[in-house]
Amino acid sequence: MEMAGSVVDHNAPAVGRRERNKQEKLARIVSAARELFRDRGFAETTTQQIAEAADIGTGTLFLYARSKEDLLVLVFRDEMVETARTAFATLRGDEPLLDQVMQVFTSMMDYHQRDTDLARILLKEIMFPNAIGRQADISELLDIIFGGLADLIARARKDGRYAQGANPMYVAENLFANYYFSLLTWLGGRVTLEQTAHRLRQHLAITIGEAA
Amino acid sequence: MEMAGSVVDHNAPAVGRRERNKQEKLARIVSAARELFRDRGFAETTTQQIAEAADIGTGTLFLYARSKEDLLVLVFRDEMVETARTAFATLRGDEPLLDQVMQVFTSMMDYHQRDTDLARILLKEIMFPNAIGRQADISELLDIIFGGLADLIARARKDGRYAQGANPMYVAENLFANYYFSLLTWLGGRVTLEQTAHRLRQHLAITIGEAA
DNA sequence: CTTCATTTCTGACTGTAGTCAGTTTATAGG
DNA sequence: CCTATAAACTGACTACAGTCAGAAATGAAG
Repeated sequence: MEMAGSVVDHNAPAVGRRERNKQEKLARIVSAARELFRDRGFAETTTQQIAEAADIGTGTLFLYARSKEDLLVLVFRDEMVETARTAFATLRGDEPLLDQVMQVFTSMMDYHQRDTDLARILLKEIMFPNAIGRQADISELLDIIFGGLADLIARARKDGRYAQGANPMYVAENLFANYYFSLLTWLGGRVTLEQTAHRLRQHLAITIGEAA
Repeated sequence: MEMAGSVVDHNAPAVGRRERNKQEKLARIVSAARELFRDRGFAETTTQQIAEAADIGTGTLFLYARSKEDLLVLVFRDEMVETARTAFATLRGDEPLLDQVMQVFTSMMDYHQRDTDLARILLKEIMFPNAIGRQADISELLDIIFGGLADLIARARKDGRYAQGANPMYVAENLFANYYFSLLTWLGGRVTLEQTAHRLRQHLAITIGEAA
């Protein structure tokens, strides 16, 4: 017998076999779903296939995600959060506000570029959670984006790189609204990513109040 | 025998029994679906019930709408078009641009206020048509809104009520993006219509570049 | 009227998301 | 160890959107 047990107990005292099993199952589910969604697409993947790949019963899947759509969000939420964080973190501090905001948004669009079909459904579900109550939680992602934008705005104003006097949070929301709208038209087909990015810049310039 | 036939032939020469039957069926479908959706809600209404109420076979329904969601759009599209038209038509010409735009958007939100559950699904489907190709056609509605807004902007600029120099179409899109985002947060729950309208005004003011 | 081709309709059928009554597994108390 | 309670799991089942092979209706041509 080794002493590892007591160390583990100290780090996570309330975690028994039950909790560990749940975490492992969740990991298997997310992993299986990610692979299948990426490989075959959302509509073409059945919840049965996911359950089988994760080696659980059909019903068990819905203890971890309320619906197939929730599952999609569950799978890609963390990647999106990471993308947003990185986008803000890699920003230089002294550029024009418009350039900074565009860098953030294009980073996030580049991420979605990988699989626009999944992005489409993901974006739909993120903003229209079908269960009005609890859902795969998205608030973290929105907090990062709104907070990050508001922060950029506040700092730009301090540095004299932005002259408008409006509430930074309102400006952040306005910018995001334009970003989201651009995503819609992009993922709706018809226009390329480059066209979308160019047009988004025009929109953001209007909000920020400077030349594009 | 009366001469009515020739008159009808002049007004609609290519319309035979076949076309008339189709129009009547479509009317019955839309009418039945509207009543059921309003009465019981979208999720609680089955396509079987709609088909039965419209006195057609199950399969026939999907010759007129590709999906249940398409049917919802088909049913309420005309009302929304009418709401948008009226909103623009009843505007006075000499008010500040911000007030005019707010009047248009609040009119449309008042319409959705009647049934926010339907509005939720409707808004989702309008911007995320699930068939990438053809769908219940929404372009008329968007044309009215974008065209109307761009027109307001151009006229306000002519009258000296709006000083910014940006492309009116881009400004119109920016305003609409903010309106759509407001709808999302409103229909997502948590906030009242009044709160949403107030916040929307702040957002629009930033875009237009004037005090709220 | 009688073909014949074309359009429209139909409902039995299929595939799948999501449920739930019953079962298994984990934990706590003795 | 044993027992009791609760939590987690399961897969047969249900309900429903959407399909499709065949039937019916329409119109055209003779």
